[in-house]
Amino acid sequence: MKQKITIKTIAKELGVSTSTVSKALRDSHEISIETKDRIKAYAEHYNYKPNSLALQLRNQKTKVIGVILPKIVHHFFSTVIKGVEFGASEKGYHIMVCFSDESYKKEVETLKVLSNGSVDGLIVSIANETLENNNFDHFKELVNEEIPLVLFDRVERSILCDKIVVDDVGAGYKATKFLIETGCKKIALLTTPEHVNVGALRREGYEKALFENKIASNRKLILEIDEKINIEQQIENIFEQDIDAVFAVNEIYAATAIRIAKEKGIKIPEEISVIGFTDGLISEFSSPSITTVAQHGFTMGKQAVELLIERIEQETEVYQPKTIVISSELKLRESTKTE
Amino acid sequence: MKQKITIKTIAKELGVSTSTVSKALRDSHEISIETKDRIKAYAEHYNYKPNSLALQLRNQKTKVIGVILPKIVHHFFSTVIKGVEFGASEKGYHIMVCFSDESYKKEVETLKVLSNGSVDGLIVSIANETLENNNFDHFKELVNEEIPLVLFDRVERSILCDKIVVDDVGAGYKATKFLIETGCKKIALLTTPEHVNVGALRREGYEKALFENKIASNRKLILEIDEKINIEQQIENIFEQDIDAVFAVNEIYAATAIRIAKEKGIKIPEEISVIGFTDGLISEFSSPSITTVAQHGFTMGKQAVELLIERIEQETEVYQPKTIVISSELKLRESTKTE
DNA sequence: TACCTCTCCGAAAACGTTTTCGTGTTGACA
DNA sequence: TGTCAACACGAAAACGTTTTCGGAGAGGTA
Repeated sequence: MKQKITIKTIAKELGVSTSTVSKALRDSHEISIETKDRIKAYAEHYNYKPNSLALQLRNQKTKVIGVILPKIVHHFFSTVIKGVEFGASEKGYHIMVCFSDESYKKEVETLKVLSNGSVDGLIVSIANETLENNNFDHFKELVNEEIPLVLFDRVERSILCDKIVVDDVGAGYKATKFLIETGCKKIALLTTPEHVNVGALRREGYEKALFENKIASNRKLILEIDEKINIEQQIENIFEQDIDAVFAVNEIYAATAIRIAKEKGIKIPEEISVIGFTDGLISEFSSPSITTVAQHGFTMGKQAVELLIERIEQETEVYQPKTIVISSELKLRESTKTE
Repeated sequence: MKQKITIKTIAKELGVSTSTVSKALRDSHEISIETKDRIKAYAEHYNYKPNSLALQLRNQKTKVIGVILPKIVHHFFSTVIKGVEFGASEKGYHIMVCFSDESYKKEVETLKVLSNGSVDGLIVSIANETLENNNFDHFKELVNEEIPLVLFDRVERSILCDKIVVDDVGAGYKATKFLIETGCKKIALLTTPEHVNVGALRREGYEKALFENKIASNRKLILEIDEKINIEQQIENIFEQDIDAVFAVNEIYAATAIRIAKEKGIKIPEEISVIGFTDGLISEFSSPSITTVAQHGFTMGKQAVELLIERIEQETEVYQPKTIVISSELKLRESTKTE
């Protein structure tokens, strides 16, 4: 790379000290108009840009926020990133994006390298493997070092930090209740294994709605999908049961269920209603288009980064970790009956 | 944030100099075993992490790569990011992701802040507005400053830097040829306005295939879609023409065409074949699923970052800008006839 | 003449590292 | 006893900024 022009070079060329150059460029009253003009003209001409590393080192802050996601090729997470970037750039911050690929090991490593001073704070959604392992020491250490941290979506209670979550219980409840209100009684649930806590919470809402409507929860209608093996086959099994609705905790499961139903000649929504989660493009372009619980990823990302920056910039030492709950909403489309 | 432990504090606590601490931690032979052990034990115990900013300033490199994308909530671009991150982390680099939101102004600003030393190099896909304006001075200035730059997908010939592109002409040709071979003769093209060069290139391939097969290109069958106004309405117009196939330059257009066709009771692929671009989830989960030109975003991202790092780390001054062409392939699904 | 007050600028420290060079101590050897 | 090498460590510079403090010179006032 070309030799960068620095304050030093300007100082040398113009026969003044670096302090004078620095002050002149910041328009200090200590410097005479003529000197300022000379220096500014020179800087302009040679396209001087202050070295951000030097500034970061001196100011002890980077104006960078680290974001660690389990994955990126995913509508919800990419929407969150968009929200984070939007909120960050509004406040003059940049984002550094890394991925854990759902791996515990990679999450630990990434957390370590990002906490060495290259970012002012972190926004993280926990990897699946970590949730399975149930080992959150790496996060606790971070909290211990008092590095600002905001968890979102996939969070963990025992980590004492700010959190942004979807109202998963409420969402599960809302979706299930809607199905019941439109006449469904035998509602299958396509969910994740227990350790993925958002899945568990959505299930809780599902059960709550059933209970309130005096419908017995049937273990056979609940399918915990193991993503390590063929998803289609697992979902196909649910159609062996006598069902009139499917509630899936993400849009892939919902779209797959619809495809299988269509193959079997089952009419949607006449014979079976389907509701998914995550309001992505699949739900929009699938046919029939899918009624979903919209998660407001953009809002989550924006709120997360705003909370984080507030934490970074506040001076006071004592603080209570906050948890912000983003309410979700049902987006009605063609895969459910109208009331 | 808590007071970080530095080499200085260790030195003071242990009554040695900072040089000794630094050398001990790097296991230098200049330091006696006992001193090394003392220092290492202390560092370990207090969880010392070298400050990366200081290192970056000293080494004059950040090990960070800036990535500027027009948008993120988009299958192709998020796949590219994944590829970039993969390639980067393999070589010990991190990525800083920013968005231009297709805006010229934001692109210029982002380019400016990232080129102040916070990244070692840049990977960019040009914003639509910039392509319209036809103003690439901000990129040329970057090249002038000899900041390593790799453009991908949406590139511009006059910028002298490395580039990674899809074989857009070939892809358009391949798709069109396939349609012709499966018996289609009246092939509509859903594309973007001329200034988006990838659209223009795909069209070139389309026309080439028509020409080779002695089919006259019909201006009425080519629809340049203006994304600023209602897309569905525009696409609907194409069905006024007598057509037996649709070739769309992205998957949204293709999925929309299919939806409209279905509404009109047109059978796919029996009456009309459809091919899209970008092999995303929509194509996979749409019904019928859509035959697409797969762009290999992951490969593009990975190649881009590898090329960039090569450029960053090579010492020699002279170099010829390279252009790598990633070949695309047709992924056959249900929306086209079998031969 | 002595003193004071501006105006304008430079020296130096600080941020946290690494690295080059120098130096004091020890022991071996002639 | 004098010389030399090996060993173990420290001082200082460098990366590029900002900021505090001090000071030289000019001009005014008593």
